[in-house]
Amino acid sequence: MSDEPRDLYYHDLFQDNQHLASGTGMYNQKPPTIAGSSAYNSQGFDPSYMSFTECLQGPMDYNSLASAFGLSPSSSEVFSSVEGNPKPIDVGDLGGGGGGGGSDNLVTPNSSISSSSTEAGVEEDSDKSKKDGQPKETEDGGESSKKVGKAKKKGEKKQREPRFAFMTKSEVDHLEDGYRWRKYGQKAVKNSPYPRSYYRCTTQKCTVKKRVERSFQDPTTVITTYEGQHNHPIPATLRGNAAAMFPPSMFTPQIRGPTFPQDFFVQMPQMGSQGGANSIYSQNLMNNPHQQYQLPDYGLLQDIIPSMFLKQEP
DNA sequence: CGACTTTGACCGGCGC
DNA sequence: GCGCCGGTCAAAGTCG
Repeated sequence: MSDEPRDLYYHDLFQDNQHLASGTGMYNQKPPTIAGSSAYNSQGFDPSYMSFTECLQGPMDYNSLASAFGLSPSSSEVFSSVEGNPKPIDVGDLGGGGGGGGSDNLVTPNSSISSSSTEAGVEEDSDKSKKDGQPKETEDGGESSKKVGKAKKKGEKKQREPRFAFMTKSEVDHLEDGYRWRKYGQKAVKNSPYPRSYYRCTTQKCTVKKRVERSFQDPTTVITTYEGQHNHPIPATLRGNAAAMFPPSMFTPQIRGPTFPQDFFVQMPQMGSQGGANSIYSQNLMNNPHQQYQLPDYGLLQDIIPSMFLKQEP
């Protein structure tokens, strides 16, 4: 399984919206000079990039972008098309796809990379063997009530929430996105010296999770994977914090022309590419950290992305 | 003292 | 069936 590149993000809407790409050719464009793009190529990423600016300033309007993200324009059925999609939405596997060798994620979509760098794996294995070889039995007097929450019926596969993955050029692993997150785990990533962190939204009844890892090929790139949909607005208290990191204008759709603090990548499936092919579609949103970008009227990135996970309560 | 992080252990899925 | 592996739990530690 590890030989086959996996879809970072799969969404039928991409097929539905293929006219967007075929009509404009934007998805077929070669990117402009992109810092670090070679790393993505070497990772097996599709070399078709476009800048987020191009995307936003191009013919794609908010609805198109929303559709590209899997949003319905109304945003009240954010993932309805996903849920109704009979095809496997395997974004959930980008971080490993569950156990069983599904360990290849977007960090290692390329088998040659997987086979060529094993240092992290070795470390992890030794660590694991240490742990697995010495099962600790003393804590609860042998009672394994620790994992009661994970109990589920036999044969009932846990349903994965739809996921979105973003690649962000940043020195900070955990990027502020306006929501409150609690870290609940960290794991060594196979074939990578960088660990993967697991976060959960701290808001009650919100089941959204977030996974953050750093690309071992391009350590300046942070890969953030969101899973699920927020059922609440962004905490007001955090808007300020986020605004401290991101320009305030990013949170006010009325204001245009923010300066993004870092390159921002959005990974999406490549148009027309499916099946065994590497369907990863990377967009380079910002090539130059210091460059100013004009965002169109339909909102700013930071408004778009959180809204992707906002689901109205029934 | 509450919220959050760290970290070792465990669970379950999957491939062999 | 076994082992690997990603994901999660939860106790302990840290921080403000």
